Amino acid sequence: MSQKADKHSNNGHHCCHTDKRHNNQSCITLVPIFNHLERHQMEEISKSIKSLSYKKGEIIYRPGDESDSLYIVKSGKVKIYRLSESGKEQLLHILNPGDFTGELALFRQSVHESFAEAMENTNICMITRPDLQKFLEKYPSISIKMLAILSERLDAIEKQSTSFATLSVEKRLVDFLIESAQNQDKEFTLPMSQKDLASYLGTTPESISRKLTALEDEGYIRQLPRRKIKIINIKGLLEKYQ
Amino acid sequence: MSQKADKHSNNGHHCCHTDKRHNNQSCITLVPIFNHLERHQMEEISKSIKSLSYKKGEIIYRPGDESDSLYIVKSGKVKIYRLSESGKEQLLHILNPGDFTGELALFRQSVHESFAEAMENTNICMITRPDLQKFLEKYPSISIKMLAILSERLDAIEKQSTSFATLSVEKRLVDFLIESAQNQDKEFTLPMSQKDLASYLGTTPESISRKLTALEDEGYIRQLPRRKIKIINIKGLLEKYQ
DNA sequence: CGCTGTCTTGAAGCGTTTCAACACAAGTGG
DNA sequence: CCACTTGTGTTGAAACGCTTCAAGACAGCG
Repeated sequence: MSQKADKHSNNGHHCCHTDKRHNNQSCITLVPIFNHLERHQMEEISKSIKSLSYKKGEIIYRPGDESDSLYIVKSGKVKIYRLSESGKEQLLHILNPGDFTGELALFRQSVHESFAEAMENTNICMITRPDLQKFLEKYPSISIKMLAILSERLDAIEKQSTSFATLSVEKRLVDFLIESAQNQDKEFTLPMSQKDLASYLGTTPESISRKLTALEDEGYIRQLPRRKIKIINIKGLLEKYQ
Repeated sequence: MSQKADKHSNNGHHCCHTDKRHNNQSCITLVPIFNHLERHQMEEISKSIKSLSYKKGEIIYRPGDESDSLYIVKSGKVKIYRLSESGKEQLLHILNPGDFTGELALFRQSVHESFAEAMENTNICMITRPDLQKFLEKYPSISIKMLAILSERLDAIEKQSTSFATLSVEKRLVDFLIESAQNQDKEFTLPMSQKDLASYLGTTPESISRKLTALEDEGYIRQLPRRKIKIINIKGLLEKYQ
């Protein structure tokens, strides 16, 4: 907890450097909420976008920070997590290039409620609340795109919430493995440390470790070096839990 | 489980009756996503709205149902819940007049993933996907209103998800009581049965009952007839869990 | 290479669930 | 209006799954 406490307490400001030299247009074409627009519209929006970069481990924002911008991940990886009142950390989701965060504060309030931390060196595009609102009014299709994405995210987190509320740790882990395996191949790399995975699945690193070795002993998976996991018997896994 | 199974299995169709006699305009003025519009715009939208009514216990939609409409609650109460793979039910939220549901299917897909059930006699306004999309494009402010609401909902469920993942049943219950008490007075009525509350908080009715009597024994609350609860010592509750 | 953080494993303890039985309240039909 | 039925809430005892703490192995990074 000690070094965590240091990280989570707000000492000093974001230690990122603005980076105006980046080509903003190349950023915007990556972004689902903008990339359907005409070229000249994208160029117009690009002018309002600021580009920032963060080193691994840097905090992009923390609870209580004033929030007046939408953040879009251009490259790298960002984890969004909350600290519960009891001090336990829960990983909510991981942003990959093209994903955005900060939408809440654009409409309702002006402080963040979670942490955003760069998991590796990361480039972020930022657009301020007034600018974005201007574009939302000017180009309704952006709102509609955002609505679609938020709806989907809502659906995903409702699912996650249900699984926390009703499923055992083992089942949640198996679900996660199966989902990860489908996106990639039957052999895949865990997208995060077991510590983070534990936080994501609402459990402890010890439990994750135990369950993984149990699944290996039962012949369902094999753990390989460098966080690689190979699923040997998907059918068995699916059957084991209906 | 037996009578539940009957309810959840799809036997026959929605047994609601359309009710064109209702004044749609009075409905639309209740709805946050529309009520900022000009009168003539609301009247225009009203023409695309269909009004339905459901009796207590009727299912409005169930997983797998094709979804191509936004549902807005005009009067009554609707509970949205999911069934986990293990068959356990989890209550996601309760819709009160003015709240809406079904947004996901408007953008992404065409089947529902959860149940919507009328908790009492309920009137619903429906607007179909093509109609709503037409209005979203015509009146961008509707999208922006919806974005605001979805952002808020996203925030709320992220919070809920975190609390499932990190807090004890007791703490979740206390949080719920404190929140309920603030909206209303220190004396308030549980907005649902203990069974539903258990499902909402991701636990069992037995645990809820035990925790409530424990809190009563410790002098924090008093349980009164008809699901009324009086909080005697909020300060103590808040201190007990920081 | 050595340090630091991650992963593993064991043993003990705890909170919650489960099952079962009963009390109670609400709603229904005779 | 009472008896009956059905669903909701209560309580106890046992069992279970998970966390916690502690200690050691291992891997990655400066």
